[in-house]
Amino acid sequence: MENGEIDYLEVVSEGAETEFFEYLNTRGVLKHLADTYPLERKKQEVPLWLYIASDISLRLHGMQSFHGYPLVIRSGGLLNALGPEVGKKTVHPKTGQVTIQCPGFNHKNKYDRQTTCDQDFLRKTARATEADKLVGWFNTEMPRLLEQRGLFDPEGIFIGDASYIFVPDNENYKGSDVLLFDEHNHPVEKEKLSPSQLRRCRYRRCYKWVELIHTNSSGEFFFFVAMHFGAREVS
DNA sequence: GCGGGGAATCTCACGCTGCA
DNA sequence: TGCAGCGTGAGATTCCCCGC
Repeated sequence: MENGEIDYLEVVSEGAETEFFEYLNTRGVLKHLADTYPLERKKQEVPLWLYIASDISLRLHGMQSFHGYPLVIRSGGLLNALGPEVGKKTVHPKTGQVTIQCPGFNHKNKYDRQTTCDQDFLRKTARATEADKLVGWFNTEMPRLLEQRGLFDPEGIFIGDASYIFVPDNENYKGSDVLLFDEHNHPVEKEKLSPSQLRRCRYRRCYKWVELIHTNSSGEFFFFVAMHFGAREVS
C-alpha cells in the first residue's frame, strides 16, 4: 500500500456481504428466487441459487463483467456465507495469502477451482434467460417476497421514477425508441414547439427506464418493487 | 477488457442386451 | 420378470480463441 502497489481496491465490506448472503440463504430467499427463476433446464448441474447469488454479488461490487467473478469471490463475502460445501477461503496467518478451495458441482474442470462455478456458466446462464421473462419475474417475485416478509409499510407510499437512457443511434439496440428531446434532455412533442424552440431540440435514440420504489414518509428505506426497461409504452 | 461462440469434456437419462 | 451393465446421445459446463 505504501509503495502504491495496489492491484485492486475493494469498497464493499466482506463482513457486511457475508451477513447479507447469510440472511438471504438462511431465510430461504435464495431458494425461493431460484425456484421461480424464469429459466428451465432439462439438466442442472450448477444450482440456480448460486447463479442468482453470484449475480447479486457482482452487482454489489459494481462489477459489470463476468470476468471479474474470480476477483469478487476472492475479495467478497459470498463464499463465507454459503458454507464449506460450496467453497472455503483460508488466509495464511503469516503471509496473509488467500487460498480458495471450491469443490464445484461437477468434475469437468481441468484446473483447480478458484470460484464456486466457472464465470462462463454465469455468462451463458444470463444469456439463456429471456429478458422479458426476467423483468416479469422481478416484477412478480419482488413484491411477493416483500409482502411475505411483511416489509410493506402501512403508509403505502410508492414512487414511480422514470428516466431516459441514451444510446448511440444504432437499430441494433433492440426495443429502443428515437424521440425528440430539448436542450435539457426532456422529451418534447414537435407539434407543440415554436420554430425557435424546435431548432434547440434533437432526436436521440433511447430506452425508457421506470422504477417503482416503495418507501415511507421519513425515507428510512427504499425498496425497488418493480421496473420497466424498454420502449415508451409501459403497461 | 469484454462478450460471443465454438470445441472439448463431462454427466446423466434412456434404451438395449444378457443373465439369473 | 427384474436387474445390472453397457453404449449412445443430448444437454450442461468448461476451456479457449476471436473480434470489437
